[in-house]
Amino acid sequence: MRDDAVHERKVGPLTFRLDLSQPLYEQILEQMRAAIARGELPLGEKIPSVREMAQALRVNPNTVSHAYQELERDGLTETRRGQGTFVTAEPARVDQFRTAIAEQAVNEFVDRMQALGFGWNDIDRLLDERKAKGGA
Amino acid sequence: MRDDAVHERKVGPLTFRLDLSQPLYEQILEQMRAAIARGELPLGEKIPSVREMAQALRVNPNTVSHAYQELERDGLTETRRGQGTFVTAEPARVDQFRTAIAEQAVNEFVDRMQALGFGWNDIDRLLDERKAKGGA
DNA sequence: CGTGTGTATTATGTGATATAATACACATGT
DNA sequence: ACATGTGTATTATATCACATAATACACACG
Repeated sequence: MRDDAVHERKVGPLTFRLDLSQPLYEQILEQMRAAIARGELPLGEKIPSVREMAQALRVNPNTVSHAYQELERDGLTETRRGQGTFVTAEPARVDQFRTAIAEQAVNEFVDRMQALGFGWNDIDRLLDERKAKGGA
Repeated sequence: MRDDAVHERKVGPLTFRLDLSQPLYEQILEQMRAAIARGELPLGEKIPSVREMAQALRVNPNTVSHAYQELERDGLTETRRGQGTFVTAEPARVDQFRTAIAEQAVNEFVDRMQALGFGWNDIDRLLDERKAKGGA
């Protein structure tokens, strides 16, 4: 288990977990994507400003901006100069995005397991074990 | 889909896929781990020498050495000066290692899916879809 | 006009990664 | 003894991604 000084910080309705095992902007990006995918940030919602987010996360504004620009490239948000960044992806689009991410996660997971020599039976078994232990 | 010039090179019985999306030594390390986990390199087997591997993969010997040292830290191999690097982990130990990696993969996968708001039903469904499409 | 937006620019610093060129320590076979 | 093949260590260099800092700019709104 890697701990590496995990920082948990809240900004508005969101909670971010940051550590040093990955680029900061990627962690912010991924957690923003997940928040939108979950529907936690609905259509039209204004997400925290770059400077506000930067201050809350104790991070440089440039770093937050980097993440936000990737969000826009994803087609999830839209930027309006002088106003802020808003979620503009419609629910159907968001769900499509969410599914795409999920399928990629599935593929990476299955490929990884098969590289270790596990078949479907083993995968199902290990998942059941996790199901028995873990939450949700 | 990321292509990024994937190089596939063979060395002895093994085949390596290298690209530039990750550190080279990590890719070598992970694929060596998988080969051992699969039982493709049995107990006592001498793995290719640092220089041989470096030449085959078109990579600096230091890079290969880095990967090999991590393998030894994993307790999978043992180094004998003047002789080479050998697989010294017994089958039971290898299997324990394989399971540990697999469980970590499962945990990361499940956590990621749950972060996207998917429950067990969704996970099972997406896995079934992949099962229908993909190989093995 | 003042304030709050996102963005751009320039500079600096750090760390991981990879390469190159050598040299060393050790085992083995001849 | 020697040559050869092992892993390893050292030193140097180079590159790149990442993050920060300090400013400045363009725009919207009240």
